[in-house]
Amino acid sequence: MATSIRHMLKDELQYVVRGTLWIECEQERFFGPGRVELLQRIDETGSIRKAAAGMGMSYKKAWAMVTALNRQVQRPLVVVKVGGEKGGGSIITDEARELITYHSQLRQRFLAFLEKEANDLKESRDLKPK
Amino acid sequence: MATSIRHMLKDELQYVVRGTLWIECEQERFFGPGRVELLQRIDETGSIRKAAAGMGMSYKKAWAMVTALNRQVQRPLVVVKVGGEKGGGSIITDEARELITYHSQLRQRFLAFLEKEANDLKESRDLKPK
DNA sequence: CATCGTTATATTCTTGAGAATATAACGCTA
DNA sequence: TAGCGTTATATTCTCAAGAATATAACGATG
Repeated sequence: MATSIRHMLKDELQYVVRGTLWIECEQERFFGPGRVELLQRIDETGSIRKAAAGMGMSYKKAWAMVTALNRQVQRPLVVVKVGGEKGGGSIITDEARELITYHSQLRQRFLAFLEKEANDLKESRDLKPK
Repeated sequence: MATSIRHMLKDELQYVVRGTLWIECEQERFFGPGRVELLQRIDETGSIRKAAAGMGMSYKKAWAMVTALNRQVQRPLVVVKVGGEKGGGSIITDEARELITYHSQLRQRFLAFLEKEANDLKESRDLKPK
């Protein structure tokens, strides 16, 4: 039988189980919430610069993310065009879209996990033994 | 049917799903891996100072953690003694021990979740739809 | 060939978190 | 009452991550 800690918490305060989740590639960050948002914004705006600005991120950091992402997979997730019409721009590939979908589903499962834990905590139910 | 992203990953690299998890109280950190270790070390050494030093943490930060912890629950988790024999010292309460146990079990469940996700990723199995 | 807005990269500037330091209070012991 | 090692707290110092800034390359377009 698992431990309940409900009795030591303050009734007037709210406790919640939180967490974050990402995919690592060779000990370094590969894909997490920040990169999802960046890819989505590149998709919407067609520009790394606009995407970065839109989420209050420096261009430098966004660029570093893009190069890291492309380095960590077989085929590029972001295709970049320097110069030309409108000065250039960037688009995301179908594989980037797949990755976003995958992450969204993973996140769903994780949120369900967190929600269950927070609920068990609040309800002071006993959890099944490990 | 869930999305598989295995085909876009590099065969020679290793990908793994990672994450971290904590309990929040009123939008601020309440309990996570760092505080577990601090409590355990206080338990072992009988001293906040020694506990902090042992984990390469400044006394100031450790002290902040202790006061925050005690503020966030009904009854103190760390009982502090100023002056006296050996200058004083600190012990953790039974409730602190319960909290550590609870967190350890929570962590077990989380690790199982991560392991399953990493495995599904690697094996390229299709995951059950949300 | 000048213009444009982007990508690409280097360099300087800020700032805030945490380390380091300093100092006092405390209470038992001898 | 002097000494000890701890708790308790304030202040200064350090440093690195990221912001800000600057500048050049790029390539289509008119």
